[in-house]
Amino acid sequence: MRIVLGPSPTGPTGTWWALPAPDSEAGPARDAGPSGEPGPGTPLAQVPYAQLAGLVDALPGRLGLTPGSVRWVLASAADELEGWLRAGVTVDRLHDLSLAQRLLLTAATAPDSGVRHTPVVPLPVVEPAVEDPAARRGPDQDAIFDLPDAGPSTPDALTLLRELQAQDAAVAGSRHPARLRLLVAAESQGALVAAQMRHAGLPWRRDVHEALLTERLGPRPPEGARPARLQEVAEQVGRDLGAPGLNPDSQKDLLRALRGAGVTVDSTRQWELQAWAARGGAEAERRAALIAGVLEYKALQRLWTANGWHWLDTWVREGRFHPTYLVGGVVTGRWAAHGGGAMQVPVAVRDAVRADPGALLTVADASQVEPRILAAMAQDTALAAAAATEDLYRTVAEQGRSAGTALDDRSRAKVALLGAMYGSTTGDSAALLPHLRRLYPAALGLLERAAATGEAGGQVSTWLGRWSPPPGQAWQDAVADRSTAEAEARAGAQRRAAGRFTRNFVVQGTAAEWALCWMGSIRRRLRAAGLSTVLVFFVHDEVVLHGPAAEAAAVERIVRDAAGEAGRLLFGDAPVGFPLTVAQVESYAEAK
DNA sequence: AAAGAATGCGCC
DNA sequence: AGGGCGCATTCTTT
Repeated sequence: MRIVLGPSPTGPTGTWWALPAPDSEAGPARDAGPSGEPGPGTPLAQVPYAQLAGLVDALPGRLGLTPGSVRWVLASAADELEGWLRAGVTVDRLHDLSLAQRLLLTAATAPDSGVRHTPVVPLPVVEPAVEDPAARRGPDQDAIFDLPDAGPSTPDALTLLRELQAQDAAVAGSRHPARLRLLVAAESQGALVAAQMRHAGLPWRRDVHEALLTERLGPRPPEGARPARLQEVAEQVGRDLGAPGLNPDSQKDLLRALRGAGVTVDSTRQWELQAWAARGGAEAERRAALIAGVLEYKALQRLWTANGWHWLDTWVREGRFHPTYLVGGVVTGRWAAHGGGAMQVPVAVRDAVRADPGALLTVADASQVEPRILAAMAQDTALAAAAATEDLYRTVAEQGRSAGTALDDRSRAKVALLGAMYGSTTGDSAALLPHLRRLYPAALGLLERAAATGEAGGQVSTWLGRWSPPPGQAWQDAVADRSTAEAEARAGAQRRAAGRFTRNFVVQGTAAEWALCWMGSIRRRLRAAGLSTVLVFFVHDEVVLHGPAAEAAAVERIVRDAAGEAGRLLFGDAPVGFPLTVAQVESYAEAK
C-alpha cells in the first residue's frame, strides 16, 4: 500500500495528512476514475508537521501493515528525510514525486518514449543549499545540517495524490512500463540511500589527515601563506627555470617560464609535460629533472587547496564527512555531490578514512560494469560470454586471439572497448574498432545506433527508460549553419560530439541504474538482516559500508548477493555476471 | 568589485 | 579530435 504525505488541504496550517493510494505495482494504474479524479481522499491520519516522523513510525502498525509493505509518497524526499533520520525513523520504500516527475518530463520530450505527462503541480528537484558548515559553528551543533522546513511550500496531500496518479498513468503508457516503474522505484530508493549516507557520514580521522598534511607540506601555515614545503618547491622551480620569483600558480607565467627554459609545450598540463619529457630520447633524464619540480609543485598545491586544513575545517565534523548527494544529478542518471568534492576523494587522503574502533569498512568495487552492461543490453552472445567471466577484458583478448585479430592482449582489449563506448576516433582504440565490430556485432551495433541518433539530433534511452535531453537551440543553430567552410566544420564537430554523448549515455546511464538497484538491494538486505552496518559512501560503481567487525562476513555476502540481484532486476536471466572486489579494512587506503 | 570564462586537476 | 562530473585558482569581461 502507498501512503501520500502532504500538508492538509483543509486543516490548520502545518497539519499534514496521510492519504491512502492504491499500489501500482501489479499493473497499470487503475485507481483513477474516468475523469482522472481521485476519490475524496479520506485521510488515514492527520498530525502536525513536527510529528510526521512519529506518524511514519507508528502508522503501519495501526493499520495492521508491516512497515516494509508501505511505500511512502513524498513531494521531495531530500527535503524530508534528514528530519526523519534525526528522529530515528527510517523507512523501507519510497516514491519521490519530484524525482519521478523529472524522469517523466524528460522522457516526454522524446517522441519514442510513449510518455506523456502534464504535471498536476510542478515539483522541481531542488538542490539542497550548499551551506558551509563552518559558517554555522556554534553551540547548536545539531543544527549544522538543518534543512529548511519543507512544510509550508509543499503542495497539499490531495494535489500530491493527483500527481501520483498522473505519474502512474504516464508510466503505464510508456514503451516499457515495468522497466520505467522499476526506475522510478530505484531512483526513489536512491533518495533514501543518499539521505541516510549523508546522515551517517564517512568516518574521517582528523588526526590522521593532519599528520599526512604535515608530512608532505610542513606545518599548517598562517592564513594567506604557502606551507613551507610548497614554498620551497616554488622557489626551486623558479631557479630551475631561470625565473626567480615565479608564481607557479599562474599558468600564464609558468608557461612563459617553461618555454624560456626550452620546454616546448603549449600548456602546463602535467600529461603534456610528461609527454615532452618522454620525447627526449637520450635527453629524457635531463628533461624529466627539469619538470620534476613543476610536477611536484602541482601535486602538493592540489593537496593543499583541495584537501588541506581548510577542507578539514569546513567538511569534517565530529569525525564524519557529510557530503550532500544529488540523486540523478548528472544527466545520465549518475549521482553528483555537493560539498567537499565528495565524488573525488583523492587517493592521497584516503588513509584518513578509518573505521571506528571495533568496526570495519567494507569497500566493494564493481568491476568492468559498463562493458558488462553493454553485453546485456545488446544481448550480444559473444560479449556476454566474456561478461560471464571474472575478468571480462582478459576473456575478450582470448576471444580476439582465437579469432586471429590484433585484439590479442588484455590492455588492447580494454582500450578498444572503452574507446568504443566513449566514441574514440583516434589512436589505438580507433584502430582496433573493426576487430571489435567483427567479434561483437550486436554490441557495436547498439553503440553505433546510439551515436547515429545523437548525430541526427535525436534522443536515446537507458535500459530502464531514462531519456537523454533534447539538443538545445544553440546546438540546432550550430548544426544548421552551413554558411562558411568553418561553420560547416563546426556543425560536423557538434554532431559528432552529440553522437559521442548519446553513445556513452546508454551505457553510463544503464550502469547507473544497475548501481541504484545494487545499493537499494544492499540497504534492504542490511535492514532485513537486522544489521547495524550502514552504507556511508558511494562513487558510481563503488560503495563503502561501515559497521561492527563481527558483521563483516554477513555484510560481504549481502553486498555480493545484492550485485547479483541488481543484474537480475535489470536483465532477468541474461548470462552476465557482476563480480565485485570486496575489501574489509580499517583504512580506506588499504582497499585496492 | 563582481561575475563569468578558462585552465587544470581530481574522481569514476 | 574519448563520456560524465566538482572545485580552486587565475584571467577576462562587465
